[in-house]
Amino acid sequence: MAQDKKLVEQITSMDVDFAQWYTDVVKKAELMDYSSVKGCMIFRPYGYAIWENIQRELDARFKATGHENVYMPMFIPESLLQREKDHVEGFAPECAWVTIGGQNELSERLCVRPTSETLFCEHFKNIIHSYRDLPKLYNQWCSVVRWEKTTRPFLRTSEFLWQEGHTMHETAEEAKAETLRMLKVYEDFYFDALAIPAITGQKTDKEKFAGAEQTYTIEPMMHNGVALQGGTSHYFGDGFAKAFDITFTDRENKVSYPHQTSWGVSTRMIGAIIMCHGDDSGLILPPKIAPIQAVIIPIAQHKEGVLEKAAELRDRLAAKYRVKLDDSDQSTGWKFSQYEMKGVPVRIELGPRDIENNSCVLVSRVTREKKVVSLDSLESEVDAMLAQVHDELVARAKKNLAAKTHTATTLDEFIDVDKNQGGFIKAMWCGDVACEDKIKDITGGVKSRCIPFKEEKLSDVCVCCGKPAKHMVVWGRQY
RNA sequence: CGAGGUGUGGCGCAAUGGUAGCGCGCUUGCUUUGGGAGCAAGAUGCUGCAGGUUCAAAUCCUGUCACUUCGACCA
Repeated sequence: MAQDKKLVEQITSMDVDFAQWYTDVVKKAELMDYSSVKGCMIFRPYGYAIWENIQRELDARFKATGHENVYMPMFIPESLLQREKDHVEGFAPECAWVTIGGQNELSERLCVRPTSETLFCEHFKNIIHSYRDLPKLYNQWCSVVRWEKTTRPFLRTSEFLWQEGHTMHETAEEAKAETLRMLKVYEDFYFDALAIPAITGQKTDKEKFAGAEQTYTIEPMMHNGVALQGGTSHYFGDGFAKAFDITFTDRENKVSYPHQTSWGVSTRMIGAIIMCHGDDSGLILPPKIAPIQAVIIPIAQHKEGVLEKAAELRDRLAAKYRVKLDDSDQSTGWKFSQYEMKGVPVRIELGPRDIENNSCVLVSRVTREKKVVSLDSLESEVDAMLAQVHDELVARAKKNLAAKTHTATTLDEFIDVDKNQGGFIKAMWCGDVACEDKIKDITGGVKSRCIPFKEEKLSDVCVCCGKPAKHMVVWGRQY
């Protein structure tokens, strides 16, 4: 116990204050730093490396589904932003504007992109003329700016890094299929790469994207039961196409409007990783995106042969893993704690005793279990432990999701569950936005997360108004 | 955007009108090294910023900026 206490002295316990725990972890793991620009953060090397790994994994999945990367300008002329009415109403309140270029006031002010639908549309108008030009499957990696009033590292910042996919299709069916396909790509990525199980489904009209006909979402749950909108995929129909006058000649030689989608995930995912997997000792990174998958800690490194052997191990493992040898003169205990805070999945201890026995010690970040293994079978043992860490993270997250998902059939029950248990609440809904407003009002913040793809019939009537229910909705509080 | 709180070395804090200090961290050296090591010697401050009151301001007053808590807002 005394030992445990020592380990965590720099990180606030998540049970004591989850928000403070989050901030502590983000700082101690050296993911980011604050900058002098309000609401903007600095990605430090370790934090940026996580993003690079996420990018590489996701980008491969986008390419595998036929998408190409492009890059659009970061400025949007005001007149362009205003073409689509719902869209501009949704984003105008949080736009940053450039009004001066060099020494002169601009004749038209430029919005720093909060999202790039309008820019893509302007371009699509120029390049889409025939059904032969479709589909257009584009993606862009960039940063966007939204002037948020309350910011938190990774979860909500004024500028954030993301990818935005923008596609154009001949038919509504094809576009709808694309919308769902990309949500599935996100879902698989969350599960396979981030070890995060999540609920997927459709947003209600109240919560959907400004200008979209339908918005689909992936909603992972954080360790404390709070939801995070983890990614969205939108079906636009031909609304933007009409607003931007994008037409093509179809197979029947008629002028048609193409059907459009967009989809995005952001560096907010890093926040999800932290809050889904972390513990009181700090971060725990899923092996597939961990910048360091295994760290080698030499024991008694001043003794002859230790560092040489450790370097040999590093070179050997580097062929297969992202591996680091810490041969700094920090104490051994300090190193142990340091890499636990940084969430390195596997620690490899190598000391004089091990070298004598042709072995080393593997330690799992999740369980802290120590395992003495022969150097002859090191790769297979590391493989096994990395896989084990991934599986344990998935199992833990699944368990948490199940344990913190509740049902309610009456409003009183709903309020009681929210107040005393928190987490996700499954409840029936009549389809009326008035009930969403009322629930948000009465609970002080609970909103519909989504209408899940996997609906259940909990009762015949809306949990709020008692009128016939149309859907089951997953409700919850969010970051 | 509304109400509260906080700004002092890199970080955490002390100093309630009278010469700015402590812990951690940092630097150097030696001893250590299987769970955040020990000893010794060092370095680091226009007290967030701008005004004002006073013989004298980290301290009191005004403004401003930033951070933070709770609300509102947040595809």
